[in-house]
Amino acid sequence: MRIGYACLTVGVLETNFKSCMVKNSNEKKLLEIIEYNLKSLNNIIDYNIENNIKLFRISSDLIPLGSSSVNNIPWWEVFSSQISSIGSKIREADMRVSMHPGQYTVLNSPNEDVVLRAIQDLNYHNRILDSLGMDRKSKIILHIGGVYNNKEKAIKNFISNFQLLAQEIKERLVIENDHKSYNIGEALEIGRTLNIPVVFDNLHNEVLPCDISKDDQYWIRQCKETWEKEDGPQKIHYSQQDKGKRSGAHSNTIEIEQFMNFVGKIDDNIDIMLEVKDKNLSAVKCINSISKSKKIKALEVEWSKYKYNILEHSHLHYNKIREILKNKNEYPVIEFYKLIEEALNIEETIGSTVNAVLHIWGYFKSTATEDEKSKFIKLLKSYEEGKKPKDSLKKFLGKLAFKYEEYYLLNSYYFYL
DNA sequence: TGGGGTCAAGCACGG
DNA sequence: CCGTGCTTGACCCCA
Repeated sequence: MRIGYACLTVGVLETNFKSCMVKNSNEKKLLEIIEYNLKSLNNIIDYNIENNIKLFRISSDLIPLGSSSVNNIPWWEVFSSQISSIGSKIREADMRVSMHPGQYTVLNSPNEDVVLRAIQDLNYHNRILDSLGMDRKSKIILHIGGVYNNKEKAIKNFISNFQLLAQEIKERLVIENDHKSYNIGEALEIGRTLNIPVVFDNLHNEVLPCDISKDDQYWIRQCKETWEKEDGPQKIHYSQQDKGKRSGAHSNTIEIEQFMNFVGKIDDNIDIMLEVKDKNLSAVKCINSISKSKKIKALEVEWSKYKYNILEHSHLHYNKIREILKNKNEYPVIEFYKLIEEALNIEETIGSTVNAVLHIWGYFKSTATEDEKSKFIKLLKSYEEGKKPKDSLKKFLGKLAFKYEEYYLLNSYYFYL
């Protein structure tokens, strides 16, 4: 079982992507952004390897305006050495990468131009995976598209337009149920017809069920049959509902107890792509939680990254977690993450925020310049008086962390959660 | 016509 | 000049 996350990281340095608007684009700018983004991807892959993350979705924004004719740079040739070196790392690590065009890539549209652009977009995605040297187990996951007042016809359109794709793209393509138009039963029907795999998305199925008498495990078993040996292990998407938001909205983090309950009921030979706001943080959480061999060291590393966030929310939880990490022979992973989740759900107070801020300030108070000291005191005072938001204080500290190269802080989640 | 989804770019403001 | 906060872009379907 591999567990992974999509596209972006939280709290990992130099892994962001740049983009550019059509009206400002030129060759020089595009080349700069491509080079920058490839470096970021390289750093993400390094991070994944260090953290034993073996499943990852590559962002469609890797190449700016990648499927548009505005960008006619043969980037796969210009940057072939950078790309193939990233590809080698991925293969050596036995990492599985995939891609997922968004809701605007619509293969079954009655509008010919839209279909043409969808094909171009799929070519673009395929080119990335190809130039990385990935085999057909690296999938491109696509939604089925629109309904156009006639679902039967729309499905037929999807099936016939699929035939317009190049063979290697047909071999990579995977379809997924969505939360608006096509439920898992319909996705399965199309998948069986075209003989392509189907990804089951649990939250989409919750929002747009096919048959409420069937549980997730049933649909996962059904989808399993669409995955052939050459496609690699079955993949599913897993996410949890953000309770404060509209139905279908992804939660900030994967609640570990709910996840363990889910994972306990499914086959071990399944790859799970998490769709969640805190990205790699939840991936690491889930990987640590299903690990059978992990040592407490893994939790200590996690603790070093979370601790100032926990302090910011709840001193009580801060102490509790320190307590459960004392016994070096145990591995209280679920309890650990439950306490983290609980603490982060507690609304921070001005007092608890200031407490954490002062801990962070401790890194700088002897080295900061007089200017920085007075600015800090001023900022802290206006925060306490409710005149400035917490973020401006944290941003200021973040800049100091950069300037004074406090990597312990920069690699923690304090500035990102 | 605007919502839906997402992030970073771009812009307009304030000090 | 800086930092902050709001709007726009890129994409298409659907009510």
